[in-house]
Amino acid sequence: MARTRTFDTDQALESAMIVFWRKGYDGASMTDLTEAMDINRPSLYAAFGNKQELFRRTLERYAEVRSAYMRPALGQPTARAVAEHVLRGAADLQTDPATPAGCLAVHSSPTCAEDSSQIGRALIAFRHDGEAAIRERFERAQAEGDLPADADPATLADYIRTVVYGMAVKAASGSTREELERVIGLTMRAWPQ
Amino acid sequence: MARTRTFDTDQALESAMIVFWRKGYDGASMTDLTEAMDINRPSLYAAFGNKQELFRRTLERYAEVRSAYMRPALGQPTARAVAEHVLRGAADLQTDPATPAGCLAVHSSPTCAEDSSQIGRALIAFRHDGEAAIRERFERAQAEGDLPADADPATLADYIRTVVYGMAVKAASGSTREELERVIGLTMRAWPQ
DNA sequence: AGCGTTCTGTACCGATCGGTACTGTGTTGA
DNA sequence: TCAACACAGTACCGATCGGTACAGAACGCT
Repeated sequence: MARTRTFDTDQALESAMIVFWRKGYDGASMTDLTEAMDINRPSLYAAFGNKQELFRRTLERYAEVRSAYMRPALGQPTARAVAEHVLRGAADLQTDPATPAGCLAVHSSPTCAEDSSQIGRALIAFRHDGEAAIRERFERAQAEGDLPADADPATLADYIRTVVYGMAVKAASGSTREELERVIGLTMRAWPQ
Repeated sequence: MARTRTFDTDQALESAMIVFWRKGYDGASMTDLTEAMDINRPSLYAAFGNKQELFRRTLERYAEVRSAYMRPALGQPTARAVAEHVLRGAADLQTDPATPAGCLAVHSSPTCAEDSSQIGRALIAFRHDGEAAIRERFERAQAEGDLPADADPATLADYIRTVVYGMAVKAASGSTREELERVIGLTMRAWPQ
């Protein structure tokens, strides 16, 4: 009952995500956010609580929508194909002209491990989740005989994610999709067998 | 003549660097900085101009002092040894318990390429300088026959720096030196020959 | 000694920060 | 038809931001 909301929550979240992505958590002011979301402040606070909570929702959306490439990538038949699809999906996302360069989870907050901020911990948890998904997929690959017995799935997953994060930094510095593709080609030369 | 400065400029810069490193450019307030540097605001402004200029000086010091490992690394006799020393030097720096985890140039500002801020451009220039130094060293290595003719020095340099940046992100998430060492071992498996 | 200069320290500036009280407005259910 | 309710919008809150005016203190030069 009562008056209905005149804006779409998902669309507002999408706009907020772009702002956080481009300016970082600290750099994005509530004025920046409300202008981009095209709603006013009380509406934002009523719908999302506060800035931290809005960012948390934004990060959730990023994981679901922007990191969606991870699902088909993890479904590839071989560990090698998984690695290639993860790297290419990340490079596509990081250089997509429709969104800011780089990765929200890498650039949005400089406050890190030692810091007690909820933002920093949420970002670290987000990255750990991604790493764990790849590691588990590689462990399965090893069990299936798809990876040599002497390979270390955890290290392989760390390696892939390290390149993903590094590409995010390079994309934010202006690297092109083609440059990242060459790095991916070199990265895969380290693959077992 | 006249009254002499009671604090050491280099020491104050070092303290400021730690604050920027840990909190980022936006996250570091002038109060944080003056407290860490143990000077008061007018002294800071008289000595360094303003916050941007202080950060620029801080970045210069980081390049000279913290990135000093690059000089001996680039002086190694083979391209392969150069790559290994760059990676190990970066991993040492990023996990040094005496300084914040990660890399100042990667974490201190989320505002990036498309942004017009001087901070962002200074950081990108800093990273480009590091990449250029490695690329030029690899080009020399190829001219000396130390790298195969079909190898691309620019891509090899991009690859090494990508891993360096990626390790910085992982170090900031809590990765240990040992974990980074395993990633380095895998990284070098992609090396030509 | 006395002066000019350059530092230190307090106290403050306008602007902007994240967050909210309050009034007005549109929609629903009875 | 009208009261109840949840929204939109204005206008504002105290706190903190980067930056500075001004007065007092320490030093070098003559």
